[in-house]
Amino acid sequence: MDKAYDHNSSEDTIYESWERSGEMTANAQSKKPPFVIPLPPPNVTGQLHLGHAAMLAIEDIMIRYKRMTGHEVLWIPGTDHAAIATENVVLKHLGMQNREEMSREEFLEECKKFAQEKHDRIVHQVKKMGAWLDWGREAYTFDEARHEAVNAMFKKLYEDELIVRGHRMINWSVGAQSVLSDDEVEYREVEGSLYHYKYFLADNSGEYLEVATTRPETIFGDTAVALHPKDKRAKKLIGKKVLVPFTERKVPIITDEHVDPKFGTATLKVTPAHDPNDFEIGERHSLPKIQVIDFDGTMRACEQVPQKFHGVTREHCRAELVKSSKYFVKKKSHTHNIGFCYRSETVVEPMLSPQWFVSVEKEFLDPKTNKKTTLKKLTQEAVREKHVKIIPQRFEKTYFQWIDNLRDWCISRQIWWGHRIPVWYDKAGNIHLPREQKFIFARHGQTENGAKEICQFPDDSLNEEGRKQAQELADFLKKKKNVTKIISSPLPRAKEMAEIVAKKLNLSVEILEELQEFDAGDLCGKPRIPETPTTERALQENTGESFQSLLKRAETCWQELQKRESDGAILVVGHRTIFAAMEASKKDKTKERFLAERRKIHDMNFGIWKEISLLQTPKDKNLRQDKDTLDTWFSSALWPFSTLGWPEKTADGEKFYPNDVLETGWDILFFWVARMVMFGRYATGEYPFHTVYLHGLVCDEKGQKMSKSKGNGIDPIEVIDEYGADAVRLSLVVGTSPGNPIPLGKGKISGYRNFVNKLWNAGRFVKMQMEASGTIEINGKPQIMNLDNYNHYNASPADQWIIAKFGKVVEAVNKKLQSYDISSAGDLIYHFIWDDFCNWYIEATKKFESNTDTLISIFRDILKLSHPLCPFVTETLWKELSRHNELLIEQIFPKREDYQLEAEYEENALASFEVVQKIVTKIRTIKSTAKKQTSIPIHINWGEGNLIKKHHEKQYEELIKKFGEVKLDLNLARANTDTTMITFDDGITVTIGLSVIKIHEKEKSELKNQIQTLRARLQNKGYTEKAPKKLVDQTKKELLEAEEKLKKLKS
RNA sequence: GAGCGAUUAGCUCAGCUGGCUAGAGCGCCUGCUUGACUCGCAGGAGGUCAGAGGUUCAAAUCCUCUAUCGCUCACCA
Repeated sequence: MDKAYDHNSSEDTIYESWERSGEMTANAQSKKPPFVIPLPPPNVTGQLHLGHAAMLAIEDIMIRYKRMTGHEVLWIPGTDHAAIATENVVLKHLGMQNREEMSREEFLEECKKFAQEKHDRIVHQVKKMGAWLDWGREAYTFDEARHEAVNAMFKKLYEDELIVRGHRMINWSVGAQSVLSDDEVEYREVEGSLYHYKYFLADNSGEYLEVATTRPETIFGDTAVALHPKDKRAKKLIGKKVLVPFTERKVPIITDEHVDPKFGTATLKVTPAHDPNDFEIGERHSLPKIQVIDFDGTMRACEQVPQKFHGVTREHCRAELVKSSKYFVKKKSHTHNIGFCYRSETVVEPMLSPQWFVSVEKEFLDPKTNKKTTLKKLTQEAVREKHVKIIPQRFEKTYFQWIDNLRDWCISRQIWWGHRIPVWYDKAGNIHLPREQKFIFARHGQTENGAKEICQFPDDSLNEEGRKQAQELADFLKKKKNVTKIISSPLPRAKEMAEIVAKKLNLSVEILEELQEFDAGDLCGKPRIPETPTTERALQENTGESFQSLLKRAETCWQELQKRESDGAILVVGHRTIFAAMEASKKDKTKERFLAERRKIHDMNFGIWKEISLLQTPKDKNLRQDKDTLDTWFSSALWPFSTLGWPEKTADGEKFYPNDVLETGWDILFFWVARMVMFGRYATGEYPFHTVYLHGLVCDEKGQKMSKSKGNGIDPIEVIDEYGADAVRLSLVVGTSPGNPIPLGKGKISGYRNFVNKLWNAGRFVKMQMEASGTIEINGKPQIMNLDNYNHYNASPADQWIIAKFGKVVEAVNKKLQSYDISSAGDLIYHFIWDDFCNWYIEATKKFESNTDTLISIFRDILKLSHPLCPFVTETLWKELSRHNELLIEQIFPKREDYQLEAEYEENALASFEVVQKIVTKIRTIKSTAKKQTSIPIHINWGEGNLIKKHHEKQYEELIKKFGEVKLDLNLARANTDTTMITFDDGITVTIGLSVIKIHEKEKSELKNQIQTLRARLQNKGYTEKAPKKLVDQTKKELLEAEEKLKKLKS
């Protein structure tokens, strides 16, 4: 073992060993209680930042802890296609101004390529952090499987009339060339100007109203000028008309409550097409709405806009309008808030446009309660009725504030990179939704070779049992399902089955070549090996069809199936491996995914595999699909269940939904968390998780936000390389609290790097002791900690103490982790390992011949206890100290019961050793103050009846002697001319053969102060009468002791 | 404008439903150290708990106000 822990040489190897073990895969059939966290999918736009690192650390700790305490854990990894963000980055990347410079298909191809690269990098970074994720279930918000979920959700909402198309005021991002939801607009304070204009009365009187605006370019869209109803001018002016500056169009003067008489000129120009408030006024007064700014940010070529401005940018137009003219009065500086697009950082223009909205206040019948409700209500009830708990709790208020003000959610986007809205229009503009087609997938029946566990040849046919199975299937389908079409693989065993069913149902069989089974080549006819499916071997040894060919075939097969339609269900008769390949083709299309899917259906029986309802493109060629795509948060909102197979009923869904904890940064509470709550409850009837844990923003050590411009940013991968992933994890987790900023600097990280190294070296010491005592296996030692064993066990004072102390720590750590207080758990572990275990216990074992069993056992459990927080170093040590292949995470987390000694015994063990620590520390202080390094004589008077006297004071004296580096010698101690006498609790007195005036004086004054305080407290009648008796007694006792000590000091 | 949070050692922060002499990490000072660890060991200095008032026998902790800082939401042209 190296003298210092080298994280670089171990971390990657350790992670690979976790992956290879297969233990990261969750088992949906497990009887253990589930614990599920959906990983907030990072955007595929970039790379991991420290916020992600904090998220990974926190969630990984939860997962590992739950796993070690007997849960079937599932932590699903994934990435988000991040519609607008990605599209922006790709545009920039390609040096394009506008996506229209490319065809839709080409552009999407570019996005795909970009996303793939970023994805691979993100996955690598996630692994670097040590995250215990189930990679076999990795998902992507934009893969085929999630697309099916998105379409199903859209359809469900549409059919419940919760999705509507409306011509409303929306936020238009000129930069992103798309509409945004209200939440995607960021308001920023901007130093702008207020421009005043003359609106002349249309009666040629030369009189005018002075109107102030921050956006002169919208003047052309004015359709009224409004005054407050109580405005003195109103009586005279109402019913009259004014001329819109520059174009002299006549518009009415109206009154409306919205006008603030105290603001500006108290006269408001009304532009219903370009301002949400004006829109409302327009509605109230039935004003026309004139759009004068185009979606590209230029002035629109319409009759209300003077010709010379057609196609001119709005900035340019404004510059022209503020030049001195007949209408322009003045400019005043004015700070106000302007909306910016949260992704493209450009100004958001309020516009009128037809878009798709989710109606949050529209009533629908909730099947779960059979009552009418709204999406808004369901979302509110989640927290109000405590179905969902938010940590820290104060965010519940923020949550309500958001929902209470929630308006309909605009979900359509004009960008290309995203789920296309599953709506088609005919020539008359009627709306058509995707068609629903039921499919029943079934596996062929048994063959002779199959029964003998021999890999089947392509032309194997059914045996008698197989034909029986086919009959059974046929009977079942005839009775229970409305099958109207049958498609089969061309291989005899499937075709035969299909034909038997077809005969019964009076149908014909369509052969689909692509459905045929994977050909294992030379392995056909060879016996199956239970551990390695033949398919895996065939791919490995390259004996038959290649993976590329299989995948390609599966993709074509799936596409073909999607084209089939029938009134009833379509029966698809095929094989295990092609089915698995089809599943893989709907997800990330990797070989790993395929193998994982293949393993999942390894035990599949003959007959029905699954039934699905597929949403298909309408057949009518004249229909046109909506050009828009869905808000990226629409697909994210489905994450907790779309990752588990929804809308299909799957084993994963049964076992792992609802999820348990949703952990993320508070900045996406509204964007994501609230919407998952809303959609989860709506789609599944269950809230998607019971706990929301929100971490804070990672900032630098000074509490400043990390940013590129400040140059205080830290790249997680860089610091992982420098200090190790464990150190980075610890520094992101310990000393933080949920919802508050997470301060991080290299100083902090290096502090935890030091801790990791301390742990490593403790392990090194333990290994030496193991070697010396001939122990080869850290996990081989019997449990010595239960009371029965303990009584037979010759435990030294230090052994007793560390066992008792560890029991307390184990209890506290479990308690903290159960309440997700990771920081406190980390703190407890840190101090136990460093202060108690290393600085006292190991030191004690070095000074005495100790029982190595205690050392080894405690250390073994220290590794388990700290594994969730620092998995790499603990796993490395675990491997170093053992000879088996079990992983640390497979061990059971230390429990209080393992260290439960008799209470009195335990308290004595703790208290006695603490007396030793106190005495030793005092002696050390005295020696240090006196600058005395050599051994000094002391004498200990144990007094009567105290704890240590009851035990074996000789052993304790030995401890003090060695720790304090003193001689135990009464005569020598007394022989010194001056001695220092110190009194400890329980009447223990230590005489030190050394005079230290300073110490003496300090001791005295401290005691005097204490006595004064205590006396004052006891003289207070209110205290002695009202405070709990226990406290008063304690105060009295303390006073007596202090007085006693002082007396002895003086003598 | 409304809401939320913060203010404790030089720095970054713990301190739960009030009750031991207010703690930790880093930094600082003084020593030490040839086998677990200089990514170390031992010891030390350093705090009127932002300010004012109140409740209480008792307040860093609960309440009110003030000040400063941070965040969120809403916005008037």
